[in-house]
Amino acid sequence: MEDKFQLLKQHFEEIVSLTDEEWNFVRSHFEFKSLKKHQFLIQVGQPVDFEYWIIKGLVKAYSIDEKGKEHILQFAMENYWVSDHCAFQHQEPGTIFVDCLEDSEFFCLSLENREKICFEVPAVANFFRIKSNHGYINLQQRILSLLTMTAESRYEYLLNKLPKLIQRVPKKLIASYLGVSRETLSRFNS
Amino acid sequence: MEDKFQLLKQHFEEIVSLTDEEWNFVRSHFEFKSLKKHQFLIQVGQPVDFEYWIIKGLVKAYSIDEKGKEHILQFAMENYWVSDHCAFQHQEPGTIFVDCLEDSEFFCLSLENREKICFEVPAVANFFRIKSNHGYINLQQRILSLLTMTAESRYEYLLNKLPKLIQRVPKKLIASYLGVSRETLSRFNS
DNA sequence: TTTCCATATTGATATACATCACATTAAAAC
DNA sequence: GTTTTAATGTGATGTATATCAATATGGAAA
Repeated sequence: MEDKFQLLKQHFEEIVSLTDEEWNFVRSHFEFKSLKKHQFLIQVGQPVDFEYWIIKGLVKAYSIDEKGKEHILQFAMENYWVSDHCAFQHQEPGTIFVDCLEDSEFFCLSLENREKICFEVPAVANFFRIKSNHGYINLQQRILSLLTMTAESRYEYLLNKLPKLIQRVPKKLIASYLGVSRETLSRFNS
Repeated sequence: MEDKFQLLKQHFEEIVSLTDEEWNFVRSHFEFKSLKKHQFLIQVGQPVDFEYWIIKGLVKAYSIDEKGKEHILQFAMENYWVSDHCAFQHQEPGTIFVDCLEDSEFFCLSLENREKICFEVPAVANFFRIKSNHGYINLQQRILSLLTMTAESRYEYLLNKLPKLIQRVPKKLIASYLGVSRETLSRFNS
């Protein structure tokens, strides 16, 4: 477990510096969780008690439409944060599913604990501020790609941007992430 | 000018508390700017020196594709923050345009000043953290709407969510924001 | 190994939406 | 107030992508 916490510490220290005392305070606010492939981290209608930092593994965050079709909002792997941020923030029942594509391990942070460490340790507030800003920028670029690019160029773009991800994820899920049917995706490029 | 700063102060205090001393420190890091309709706040290829808080007015942030077609990333009005966040964050040349749909006024915050007030005043770090988080959640919902909904339901959704905006913005711009042609939009609903 | 279920491919057809062209109306600019 | 420009609406046609259907492939489980 100590080595897992070291990974989390490194993750913080890529962006801000923490004293030993601050780090010990911060780490005491996380819980560990481990799930097998196919198990759910978050489900529609269920409480969303945590934000999760992924130590190891891979998950997908998605919603299901009226026709039963799956739409992938995010893939998240090692070093990524994932949750139903909207439901988490407002402490409401989940609006999306998050489940494991591989056996995975997480550090879990409750809303109460997040606010506690942010207001107690300014560096942590800045860490989350900067992280959140990066996330915002990424989502803006994804929106632009949905508005400006064809499905095929979005696919090429993703192949370049996250080649490792493609190898860990079935193509039908990539299709669902790109907003295209799996049949159409399979007719691209080759 | 004092009344404009009061508006900004209220904006901060909707989320965090600031002592008088903190507020005076914070406000001294903003510059005022005023633009007429059709003038540019940000242009592709130009330096992006600031993030802007809108005191009054309305702007659109958009990119132009190879065919000269405009794709709207964001509308921003009173109380909104706007910039080319990506270029601003990395201090690189602009990648999008932002221009005024109405005469507008702004408070401008440089990257250096933003980091200064965030690291000097923890409440400000928390303010931007929470703001950024809300922005992230909004963008996630927009992505889901692009993935799951038809152009027509995205339009209905927007009509409900931001009715005031629709009245201030020509429909062809709404179309461009929704990712649909103006001709198609004009055939919807009525 | 053999069975089984998820995944991927390929063809035929349907459809939402884009594009082009032109008419109409409303709002700026002079 | 007249002219000019921008915005909107409507028909005809084209195209990217969805959907339906059938088959093929591959990895997991018994």
